[in-house]
Amino acid sequence: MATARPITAKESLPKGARTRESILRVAVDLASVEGLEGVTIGRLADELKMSKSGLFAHFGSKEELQLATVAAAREIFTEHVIRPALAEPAGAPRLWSLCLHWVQYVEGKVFKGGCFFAAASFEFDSRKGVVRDAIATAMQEWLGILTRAVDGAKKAGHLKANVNAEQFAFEIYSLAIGGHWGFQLLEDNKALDRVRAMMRDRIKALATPKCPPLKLPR
Amino acid sequence: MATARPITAKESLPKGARTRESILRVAVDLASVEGLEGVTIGRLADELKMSKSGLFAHFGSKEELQLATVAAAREIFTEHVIRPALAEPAGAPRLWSLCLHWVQYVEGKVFKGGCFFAAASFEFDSRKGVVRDAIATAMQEWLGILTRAVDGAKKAGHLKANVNAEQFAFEIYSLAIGGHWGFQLLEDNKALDRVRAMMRDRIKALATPKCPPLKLPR
DNA sequence: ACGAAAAACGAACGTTCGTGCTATTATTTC
DNA sequence: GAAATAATAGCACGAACGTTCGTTTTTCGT
Repeated sequence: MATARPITAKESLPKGARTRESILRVAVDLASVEGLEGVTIGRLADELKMSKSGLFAHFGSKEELQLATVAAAREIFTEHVIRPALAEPAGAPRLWSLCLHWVQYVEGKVFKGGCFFAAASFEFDSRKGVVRDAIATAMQEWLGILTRAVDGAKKAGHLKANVNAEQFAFEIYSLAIGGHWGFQLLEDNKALDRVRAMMRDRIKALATPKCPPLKLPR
Repeated sequence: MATARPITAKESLPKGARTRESILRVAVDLASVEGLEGVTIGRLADELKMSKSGLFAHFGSKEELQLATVAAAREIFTEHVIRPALAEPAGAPRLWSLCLHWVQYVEGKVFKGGCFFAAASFEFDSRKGVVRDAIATAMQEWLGILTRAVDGAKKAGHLKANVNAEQFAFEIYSLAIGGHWGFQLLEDNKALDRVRAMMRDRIKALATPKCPPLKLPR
């Protein structure tokens, strides 16, 4: 009388992998609050009610744990920001969707302490080593996705042809980081609303008449 | 045969205060690289070749050391960014000077690991306590200075009357943080040059014909 | 130059850090 | 269900953490 009901992909994973996932889910949240260096093995073990050594065995070293945490954060980021936006058609709608989903991902506290990568970026930005490299690579890729979205909007004729895609992607993400700063540090609850409006203004300023309308939520 | 030559203000300070200053000078540099939480008493003592307990006595607690470090960083920031810019006449020149000095202060590695406050902002942005509050207050004040500079430029007739000063100050600082991110994390050596150009473009886009020219360095 | 006050030191405290081991459970596989 | 394997726990380690305390050295006002 076993395996009567269908089992989900997650449940079918071997025990070890399931534990590993739950560890990393806690780790990314903790890291977004206390920093990646602040994610301590003992602290994690307490939170998950398991032994330090048992938890440790999943990774073998603190550095491996940090790398796994970055990778896990990346997946969550992809799931909440990139994947839903890529469902939109290429052009201004997709670019705008990336903006909206990024802001929503911060606002909705997908990570307990705001964007994992915002924290990790500034924590590791003047260090050396594989962890820093992993963070930098993830951010390069994110900037690349934004850049391609801008480029796609140009190719769709939604943005003027003379727009510098790299530069505009950078500008948009700068506003995003700034909004994060205002929202998290200054506790300005209107910061993210303002950032949405500013992003839209900037896109509209560079848009052609062909550009479809960009709707603000709510 | 003593005190023949004139003594500087720094040298005339009592011994304790002089040591305290040298500790904090190392602390801010260390914090800009390793984070404020990473500034450890033992590490600081090593760096300064003094005993942990001797160093510790200057502050009484780690939290007091952190508060003193924030205050020291604030003074250095003021000295390198705010004070020189306030020498410029109110209006677009002063606003532009704030931008240029901020970028130069990052580029010139006034702190070893980039801007102390950029690091501290994202390190403490989801914590509680007096250290976080000190950082937030410093940043509020900095944003206020930027906002007043924008407002001054409006009053001088250099910026259009319909410019939202708070919002534009926020936009400028967002570009600054973004530039820091590109320069420090992505190791993009052109990032700060681009940010200078983008700041200038944004100011010019909102400028009146009365606005004096904004010169890029070099 | 001397005595008081301030500063720096050395050793030790209880914790927590990351990381090994060995033993003991759970979970798979046949 | 037994054998093989994987996962977890327990314990110990050396190092570093923030902090305290008593002692020694240095500085400074007189």
